[in-house]
Amino acid sequence: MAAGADEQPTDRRERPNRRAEIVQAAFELFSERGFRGASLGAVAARVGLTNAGLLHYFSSKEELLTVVLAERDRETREHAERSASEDGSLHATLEQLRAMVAHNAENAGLVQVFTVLAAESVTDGHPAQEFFRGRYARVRSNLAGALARDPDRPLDDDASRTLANLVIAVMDGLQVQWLLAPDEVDMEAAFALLERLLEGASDRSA
Amino acid sequence: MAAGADEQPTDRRERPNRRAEIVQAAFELFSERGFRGASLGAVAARVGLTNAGLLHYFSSKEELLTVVLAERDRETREHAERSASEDGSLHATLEQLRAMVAHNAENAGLVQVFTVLAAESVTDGHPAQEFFRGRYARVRSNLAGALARDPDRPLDDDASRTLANLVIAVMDGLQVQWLLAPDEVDMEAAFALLERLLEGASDRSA
DNA sequence: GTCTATAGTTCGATAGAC
DNA sequence: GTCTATCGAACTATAGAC
Repeated sequence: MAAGADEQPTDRRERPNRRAEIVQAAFELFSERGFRGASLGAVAARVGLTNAGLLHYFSSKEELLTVVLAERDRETREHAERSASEDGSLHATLEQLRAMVAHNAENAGLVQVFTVLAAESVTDGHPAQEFFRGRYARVRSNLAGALARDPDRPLDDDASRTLANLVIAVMDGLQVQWLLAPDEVDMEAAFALLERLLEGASDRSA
Repeated sequence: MAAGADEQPTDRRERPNRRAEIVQAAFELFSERGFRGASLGAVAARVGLTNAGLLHYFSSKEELLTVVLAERDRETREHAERSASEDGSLHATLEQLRAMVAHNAENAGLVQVFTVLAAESVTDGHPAQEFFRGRYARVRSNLAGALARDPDRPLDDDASRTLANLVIAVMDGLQVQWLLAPDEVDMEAAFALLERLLEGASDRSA
């Protein structure tokens, strides 16, 4: 489930440019306008194609969304899951997450596409609903597992799950505030405050 | 700014039903589908009107959104700002917020309309963008003020603002997770964990 | 591989009858 | 106060020429 997922044989390399360009443009437009707010024609125009020209590469708008999400999710996963799995101290896990927060603070487009689409996905019949359900389930489970394995401060399952939900909520919630008011919200500072609270708590009994 | 805001003279009572019904239906549909995903016709149908019939009461879809947001914001504010302002201890403020979290956990529609529209509002040219910017600015400022005034543990401006951003982020971030997986996310439990972390920290030096 | 043309919807909003 | 009718625009997707 977490192993390599390069399914396509080799024809990816035959015409790599167009598909990649389209996915990049779709990423940008879904970020700027959401899925329902971005039109296929706008994506096509951004890569110098017509509506019909784009549909030569992707059979529907929904398929394009699927590819965009899978692509960006893969990159994010490589950037995060790799390291967070093995070295299981609470401190190390939080430091890795803080690095991700810092990285996000320099990539507004990436933050926005996930923030906008995740919230949009809770609406009726949204095509990304299963994607985000699965994504959160996976992230929650991974983080809870890492927290439970902390050698300095083992947590039972329930506590580690609650803590994982809390940490994820902080990251997501900061993003909305930051996207609306980047000058008033310092995501990394707020996350660092959470870290201090958690490491302070682990020094004590509770 | 917080005082009574009943501007309309008396003609509100002449035809109260229709407008209120429409606002209620619009609230539901914006919650279920977002602003861009919900059509005027769908709102109209829900109250037994046609598209044109609805536009007799609201001159545009955007005006309808404005009214829905103002109405719900007023209710939320009455439920929250009233109490959070005076009794300034950290503990009391957090307890009030936790009560709000518990209240939200029983009102999925209310949570969803704000979660979906807030995220949607970060997209280009969204009509609710200024509303949410203002709303967050106000909530941040109120909460930071309350935290700074805590008699047991005064915070400087910077620390109280960062803490306010963190607390708000927790509430918002939990909502997205909860809307997608209500059985796996206990918003009140996660918020209570944050409370324990904060009150633990206030016992120590930091 | 990309286009034009267009089918088939859906939408927001207006005009005007009743 | 609510309707029918309709306009004009935008949208997804298909068919078929080049």
